[in-house]
Formats: sequence, C-alpha cells, structure tokens
Amino acid sequence: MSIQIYNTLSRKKEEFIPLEKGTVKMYVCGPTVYNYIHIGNARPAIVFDTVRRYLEYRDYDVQFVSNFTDVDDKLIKAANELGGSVPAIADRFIEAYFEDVTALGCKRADVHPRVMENMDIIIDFIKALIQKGFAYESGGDVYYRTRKFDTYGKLSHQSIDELRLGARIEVGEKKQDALDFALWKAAKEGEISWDSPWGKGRPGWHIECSAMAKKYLGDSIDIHAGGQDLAFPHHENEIAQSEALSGKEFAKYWMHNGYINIDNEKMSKSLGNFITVHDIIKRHDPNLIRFFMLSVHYRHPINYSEELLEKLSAGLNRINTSYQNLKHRKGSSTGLTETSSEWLKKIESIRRQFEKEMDDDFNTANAISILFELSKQANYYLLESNTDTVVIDAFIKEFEELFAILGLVLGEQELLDEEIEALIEQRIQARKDRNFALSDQIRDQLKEMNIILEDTAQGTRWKRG
RNA sequence: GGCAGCAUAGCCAAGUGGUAAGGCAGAGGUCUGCAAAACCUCCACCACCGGUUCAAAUCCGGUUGCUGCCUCCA
Repeated sequence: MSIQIYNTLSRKKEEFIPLEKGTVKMYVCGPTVYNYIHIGNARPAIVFDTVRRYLEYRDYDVQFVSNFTDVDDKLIKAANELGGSVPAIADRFIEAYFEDVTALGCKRADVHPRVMENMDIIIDFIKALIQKGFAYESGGDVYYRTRKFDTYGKLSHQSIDELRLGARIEVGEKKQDALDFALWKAAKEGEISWDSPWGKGRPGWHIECSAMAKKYLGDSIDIHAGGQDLAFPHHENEIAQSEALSGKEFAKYWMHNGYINIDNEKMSKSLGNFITVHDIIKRHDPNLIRFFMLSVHYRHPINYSEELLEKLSAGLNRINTSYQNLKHRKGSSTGLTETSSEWLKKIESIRRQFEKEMDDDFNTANAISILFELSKQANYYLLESNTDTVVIDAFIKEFEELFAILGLVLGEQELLDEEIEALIEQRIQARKDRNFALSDQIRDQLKEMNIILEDTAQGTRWKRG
C-alpha cells in the first residue's frame, strides 16, 4: 500500500512518489520569531513532525528543513518595544521555540536556516530574477513582476484577474502592478539593514524560503508544508520565484494544516486571542497537547477549549493505564499458551490497520482510534488467567512503537519513596489478615498523597492519581 | 465581489455509494471484602429541500448557518 497525500496543488489525494527513490526532501515554513509561539503555531510543528516520523518509519531518508524568519517588520517593532537588537530578539525567541516544541515532542529539523545567515544567497537569488526579467528595481526596492509568471495563482486556484479585482489590493507608487510583491525593501532610517546592489535594505518575506529551500534541498523538493494561511500569498509567491529561476517544478506536494480556533474564531497573534505554548504547558501535560492536536485530521480546524482537553485526557489515561497494566503483568507471566499465536496475529493486524490509516493522508484521528483498539485488546488479553511473556512483550512493543510514530510518550512508572512503599506493604499485610478497616484507612491515606491503589489477582499495584 | 472549507449523538470526532469507527460523558450488569482497573450490554435515520441511483451522510442542484483566504498571520 502506498502513501496518499492531499496536495493543495491538485486539491486531491495523490499517491506519494518521491523525486528520488527512498528520499524525501521536505521544507516546512517556520515561525517569525518576535514572540512566543501560540498553540496555533504549534500545530504545523506537531503535524509535520508526525508526517516526518511516519515517513521515516516507512524507511524514507527524510531531509527536513524548517526556517526561522528572523528579519521583518514585526521583529523590528519588537526590538524597539522590548529594547535590544533584532538579532537579540530573534535569538531569544528561537531558543524559546526550541524549548516549546521539544516539550511537544517535535524533533529538530536537519537544518533550521535563518535569514540573517543567508543574506548572500538571497541577494544572489534576487539578482538572478532581475537578470531573467522577473524582477525590477524601483527606488531602492526590488519587486517581482507577477504578471510575467504565467501560472501565477496555480496553488491558490485564482487567476491573476480575479486577484486583481480583490477589493483590498492597493497599488504602491513604486510597484508597476498591484500584484507585484517585494523581494527587497530599502531600509528606513535606523532600521537594521544589509548592503546590496540596490542599496541598504532587507529581504521581503517570501524570497527567504525560495532561497533557503534551494540552498539546502535543491531546485525541486518533494513536500512543502505550512499553515493554510500561507498558501496565499506566501507559497504562491515562493512558486513564482523558484520556478521562474529554475524552470523546474519547485515542490511536488503542497500540504497545509488547518487552524486552531477559539470560540470558533481563528487564533492569531493579530486578533490577540491566542494561548502561548509557553503558558499552556505549565498547566497541561505537553503530551496531552500533542494528543489533542493529533486527535483531529490535520486539514480540519480544531476548536480549542479546556473542557475538551480534559475529556481527551481521560482517553489518553485509559491507554496509558492499559500499558502500565501490561508491564505490571509481565512479571507473573508464564510461557507459551494455547492462544499465543492467535494474539500475536491480532497484534500484527492492529499494526497493519494503523499503517493503513497513516497511509491515508496521515489520518492521525483514525490512527488514534487504533490505539484505543490496541488498548482494548490488551485489556481483554489481561483477563486471561495465564498470560504469555512473549505476547505481553509484543503488546508492550506495539504500544511503544505506535506511540513513537505519533511522537507521543507513554507514562513511565517512577520510584516511590520508602515511606509510601512501607505503607503499601503494611496494607498488603492488613488485607491478608482481613483487617479491612486498617487496609481501607491506609488506602485513603495514600490517596491523599495522590497514590491510587488497585488490587488485582496478581497483587496490588499503584499509580499516580 | 472572487476563491475555498465546514455542518454527523450531550460533547469531541472518523467515515466520499450499500443501511453510521473510535473516545469522553451517561444507563444497566459482571468481577471485587469494599474500591479501582477492566470486561459485557445499551445510547444517531448524518443542517434543510429537491434530484440521480436498485441503493446516498457519501454524487448533482438549491436553501440556511458558520469559518477561512484574497493584507502581516501557522
């Protein structure tokens, strides 16, 4: 079975066939680092990290690049307001970004290029576009000549004429056409700037991705991804720049994730209705946040609420409990039983179902339902009086591997202190003596310490409440 | 105005032609010294109106409502 990916270009699911067998070149548009990221920004980080993990699981060598926009208007503004230089603000929030997304289970990209470190290739890129007639200098700015690029609008499925009719497009004095966009912006007084053939200035927003994708991955890449709102104009412009220069298709598959809403309205920094990752992970397990993000298909919107998180938490705990119960049971398991091979087959079939769901445009919502199925089967198996260590191990491995593909972590049993251990021992003795008054008292006492006890046929076990 | 998306049980959410996955919550039961965990059972005619079809939540047309992009934005 092959992997299907919904491609914004064709608006259809397509079979994934990499340009180069066994390798996936993937570029994900990263954040502008002028502030802490909010959970809406975290969605692409988590979603495309999961895509990457799954492709790696499928034995692809994934070359994963994700940029930081560290020079732009908002950074200049933030530097003025917070005090400090643009590079210092960028450094600070890049560090915060890594802290946040690492907590959310995202791996580092192979390269996280920054605009400031790639000024030379950006300027070269613009020079080449001017040479080819796709760009022009105007009063220290450089603009892309949009109408010269025949297929402009192919990603957002709009014609240049339709876009031109858009009510809010204004013609700048320096632009030849309303749809032309800036490749280079002349510096205003006191702004951070770099020398260029057109005077001091800084790059426009879109050119960085074209230039850096080319540098790190080449003229043509497999997957280019980002939030839905980047499709137009950002990605459309990237296509115009890159394809005008190389004459080749820039990216084969374009993936866009949906938004996070609050009260059914888009969460965004400009609307001010955002929750930063920095704050939310103080209140909630970051693993739960990731689970929340993956519980909905990546192209659909998610409406955020605290109540929803709590409900999801109950489900995630159920899976975790099941995993802990398997581990608890491992010690008392014996050898092969009559049903062993049947169960091993069952586990294998769950794996195949999981793959089937992930193959289908990374349907993590359904993949999670398979996790519940695994959990249910494991619980059912644990009902048997004799369990086989091989089967138990197979279940445990299955939990661990499927969780790893989704970038989720399973709770690990930590050690208890001696006082608590002693109380548990004392209660076990009390129960042997059928002194239930004492045993219940100890259980209550432990509960106040947030330790929940469960008595099973294989002995007493505990967990954190 | 242009271009898209969405509308499925109390809540969340899959599902693109054959009579509705999964989770949370709820009800009943089993197990247990009592609990907990777990297991079993129950809980939806898929916004509305037409049409196509032997057959539609799924396709087509229309209506209503909501959202997004067209401007910085994940």
